[in-house]
Amino acid sequence: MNLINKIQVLIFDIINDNDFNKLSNLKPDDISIELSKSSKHGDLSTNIAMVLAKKLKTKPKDVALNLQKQIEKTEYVNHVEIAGPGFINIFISIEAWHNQLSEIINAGEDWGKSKIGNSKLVNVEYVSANPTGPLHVGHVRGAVLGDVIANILEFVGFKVTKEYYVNDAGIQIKNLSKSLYKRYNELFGINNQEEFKDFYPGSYLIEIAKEIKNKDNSEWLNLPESDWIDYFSNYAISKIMQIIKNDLALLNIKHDYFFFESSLHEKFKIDKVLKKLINLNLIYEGVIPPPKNSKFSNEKPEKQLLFRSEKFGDDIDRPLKKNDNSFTYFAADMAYHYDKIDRGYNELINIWGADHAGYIKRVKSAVSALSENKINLDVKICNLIKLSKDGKPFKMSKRSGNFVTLNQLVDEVGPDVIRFMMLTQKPETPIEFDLKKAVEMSSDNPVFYVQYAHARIYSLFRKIKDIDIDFDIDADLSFVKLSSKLNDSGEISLIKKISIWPSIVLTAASKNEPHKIVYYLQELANLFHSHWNQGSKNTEIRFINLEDKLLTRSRLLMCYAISIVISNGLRLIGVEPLKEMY
RNA sequence: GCGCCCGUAGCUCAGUAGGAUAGAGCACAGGAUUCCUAAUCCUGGGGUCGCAGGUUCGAAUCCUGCCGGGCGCACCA
Repeated sequence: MNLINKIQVLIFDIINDNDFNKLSNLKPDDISIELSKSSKHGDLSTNIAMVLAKKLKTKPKDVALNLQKQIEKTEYVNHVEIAGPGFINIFISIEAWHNQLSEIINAGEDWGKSKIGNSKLVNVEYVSANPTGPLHVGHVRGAVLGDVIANILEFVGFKVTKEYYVNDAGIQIKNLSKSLYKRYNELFGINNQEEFKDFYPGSYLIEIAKEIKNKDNSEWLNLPESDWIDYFSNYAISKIMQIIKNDLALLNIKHDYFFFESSLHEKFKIDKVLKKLINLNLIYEGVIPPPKNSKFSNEKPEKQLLFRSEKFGDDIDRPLKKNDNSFTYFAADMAYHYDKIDRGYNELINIWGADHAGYIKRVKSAVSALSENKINLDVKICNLIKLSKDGKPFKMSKRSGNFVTLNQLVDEVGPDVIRFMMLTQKPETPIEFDLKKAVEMSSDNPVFYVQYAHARIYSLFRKIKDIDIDFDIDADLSFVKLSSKLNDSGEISLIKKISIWPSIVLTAASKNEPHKIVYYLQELANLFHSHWNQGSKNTEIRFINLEDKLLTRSRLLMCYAISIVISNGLRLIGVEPLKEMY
């Protein structure tokens, strides 16, 4: 067990023994233990006394004093001080920190892993872009965010499915098919197709049309729409999904499962959902007011088939069928989420763009209704990427063909830069994005700062091969004894920092906030670079000291532990931990 | 009109289940390399945490109102 955990459990036990917990109902993980910001405040601090005092309506200092005595009895605690309004500052023995190093090295790739997820099934649905064209920069953020959330959840013990919902039904697919057919005709010099405003002008359709021409020649010319529409849409979808998969592969993203909207219609899943809703008495024929401030506001409302989403916290009940008696998109989406529930997931996570925020309540309502309040749906909204070109904002649109593709972007800067960049902001804040700037800035991207720290450590390992130091990171290092001289303040800061890595992972996982990992890695790299450079003035603290081999091996062991944490962190966010720069 | 998100240093942003002196990067000014990689480090200036109230030992963080920006409000997907 790691040190932070040990202390949480220790305090938790004391609280229970004192019956403090009767009113507060805490779990060990709820006890927040932080690295003290100043050495005056010891190594670790907790505000638990103040939290408890509030609930128990007693004085924080009394609670703190009570805890102090008992925490002090523990072997790895040197002493405990009460400060300010009731902070408990814990001073840890240096041996306890040294022990953490062994703990980290023994855990290796598993350092920070946990079983908190309890093998529960989680479905993370992300990207889910319409199969009408290649991915563009607007999709990148959600793609990276979803991927990393999934990685983190897996790391803390959930069984995760990475899923993509393919909207291969509806009007946009018809337009896609017609656009492709138009391109096909053009290849034969025919341009008598009537203009339609939702034409997809991207050049990728010309490529696909050429393929069809090579394969089938003029077979599809001069036929009524009903003869070719399905063939052309199916052809386009399968080709474009291949393009999308390739785009995602450039960012090292691979989904486990692709769910096709069309399968819902084919298997009459929507009717099944309606039946379920009828059984639950959640459907009725009714009238909802038209939206205000819209072109429909003056229309007379008609009776429609409605789902009682208001009962589950939505603002209004939602229609399931259109006037022509076909299903709404929402009806299909309900069926889709019902399918997820059916597949046995304990938790659902959807990653959406901010433009879909208004849709959250109704889908959450649907999941609550269909799972009978058993399954939680967490919708992560990531804000849009505000695009600019040469400093001027511009709007992208697939239909106008005016967009920067993901492909172009990866080509220019590489996957590591993009993945890191997409995570340096929490998802709710909009990112401003200028391709030109992004390319210029990519060489100062903070990802290199973190990778460099990792590479520097490996440069030490290369260096010592030429020196008479017995240290091989591929060998079993658990027997290496640590020198008690491993006590420089920079060293201790580093050891503390890597010791709290498991808590960082848990926080990131519990809130689905990958950017916490990114910020942590930058802080760790900063401590490391800083300590490294101290060595240029103070030769005593350099990692390699030919006079003292035990000390050198201890320091290398510490560096190895640091490299483990950096590499585990980078792996979670899908960035390569480099052993050498360039 | 209604709903959601955002407003913190010149710029881009962390910090928000209330906690100790509000942080980082970029930019700006200066400094460090006979030495384990200078893609690094060190020092410095820079803040009415949008505004105004409230809750309390304590508020950037919670509540209310307002201001400013974004997104959404269709039987479109």
